[in-house]
Amino acid sequence: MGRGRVQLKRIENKINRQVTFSKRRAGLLKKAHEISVLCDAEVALIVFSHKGKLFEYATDSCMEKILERYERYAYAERQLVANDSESQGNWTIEYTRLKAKIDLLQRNHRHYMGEDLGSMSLKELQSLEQQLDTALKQIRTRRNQLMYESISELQKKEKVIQEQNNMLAKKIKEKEKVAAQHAQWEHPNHGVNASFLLPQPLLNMGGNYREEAPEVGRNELDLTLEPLYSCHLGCF
Amino acid sequence: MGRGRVQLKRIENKINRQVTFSKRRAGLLKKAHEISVLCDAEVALIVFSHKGKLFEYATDSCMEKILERYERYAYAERQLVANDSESQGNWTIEYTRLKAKIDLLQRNHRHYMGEDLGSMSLKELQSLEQQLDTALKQIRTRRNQLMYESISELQKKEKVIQEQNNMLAKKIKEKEKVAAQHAQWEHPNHGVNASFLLPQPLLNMGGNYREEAPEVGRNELDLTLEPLYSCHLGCF
DNA sequence: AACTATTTATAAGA
DNA sequence: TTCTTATAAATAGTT
Repeated sequence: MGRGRVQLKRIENKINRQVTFSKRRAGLLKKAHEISVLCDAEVALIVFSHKGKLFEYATDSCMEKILERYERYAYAERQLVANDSESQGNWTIEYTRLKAKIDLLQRNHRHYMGEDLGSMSLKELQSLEQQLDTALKQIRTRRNQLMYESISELQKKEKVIQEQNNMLAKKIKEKEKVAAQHAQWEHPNHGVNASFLLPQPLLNMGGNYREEAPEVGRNELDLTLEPLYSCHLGCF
Repeated sequence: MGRGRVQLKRIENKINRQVTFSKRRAGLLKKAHEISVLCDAEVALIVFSHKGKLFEYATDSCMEKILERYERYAYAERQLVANDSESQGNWTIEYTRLKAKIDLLQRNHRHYMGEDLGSMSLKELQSLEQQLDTALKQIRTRRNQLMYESISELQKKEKVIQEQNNMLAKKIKEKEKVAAQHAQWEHPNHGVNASFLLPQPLLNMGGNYREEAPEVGRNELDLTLEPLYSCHLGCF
């Protein structure tokens, strides 16, 4: 649906991917809502963007209810695989057991949050400390990895842009030279003034990236409008 | 999309609704898959038909992982709502709910252990790191406090015992003196042997503390039962 | 964010 | 259900 056929593979251009994600996400949520209303179905849709942002739709805004229903289904299926003893077992016992497990996990969690330490022995504290220390190291390693990846991606981009920049500067110098020659041939007295045509703003582009092809195209066209262009840039 | 414009309301004709459901369901699943691949997003889609039949799609066929991630997001909010209205519900639902809660806690716990970090975004990782760091500081503070308490208690005990020790030593010296005098008076040759009465173990206790009241009580009582009691301990 | 040329999805009919 | 087809919708690339 659109001007080109779409390949079912990851869109590598980041901007493009982000835009497509926005559009298709809206479409998907809309369609989820439509089938829900038209066909009286119960729909839950969860979408995490590449960056980890959450988007969701749920019939009647009741995500939990639907997820619970889903869990019940999935659970029932799992029962077929690993069945028997549980179904006849007393629910009350099972309930108590689960409750106890939750209590334990929550107490544990509080300890991992540095809360409720009063009841812990020195030995327990030391063990907990060591475990958290290890975890923290792993988390930092993972975080650093992510950041390094991000940095090297940026560096790659910078390099490409710098190259573009150099190329453009070279092109302009050549044009300038040609222009100077023409001027000398036709109006020998004004040739020296041609140097003002060198577009200063361009020299900054490497460190001041404002992206994409249309911009580059404009720079090429602007050669004759230089004074105006400088003024225009000043307004940003 | 089709031969007529569509009204966003329940399709009353049953056959029609069923057909539309079939078609739109296929479309929805397809689009969910597409956005997942094209935009590198994580998508979970759950659809229950009007009759209760389940259809689902999940990126990488890993529904549970995505639902877990979702639960992690929604956790804090849900805690406030679904907290105390627990008791009246159906046992099966309750059971499923508890199961889900346990899953969530365990997942959380794995993150606190530095495991399963692959699914976390940079932002999430940073938040987790900060939380662990805070927790670790609290734990270390508490541990230090306990150690200081323990040390000062030991020092107090050491002091008391040292005083007892000194007192006993003094008493023995006095007795020795008296005995020597008596010996000189009655059996002048045996007076020097009385020194074996000085209780050697006591001299070490300050630096070799093995703690607590019952233990101390035993030391006092055991003087006459020593051999038997040692044998008994060996059986544990 | 708005605009279109196209592709897709799908409602109705067979 | 499935196929076909006319048409509505969605959306990719562009401005």
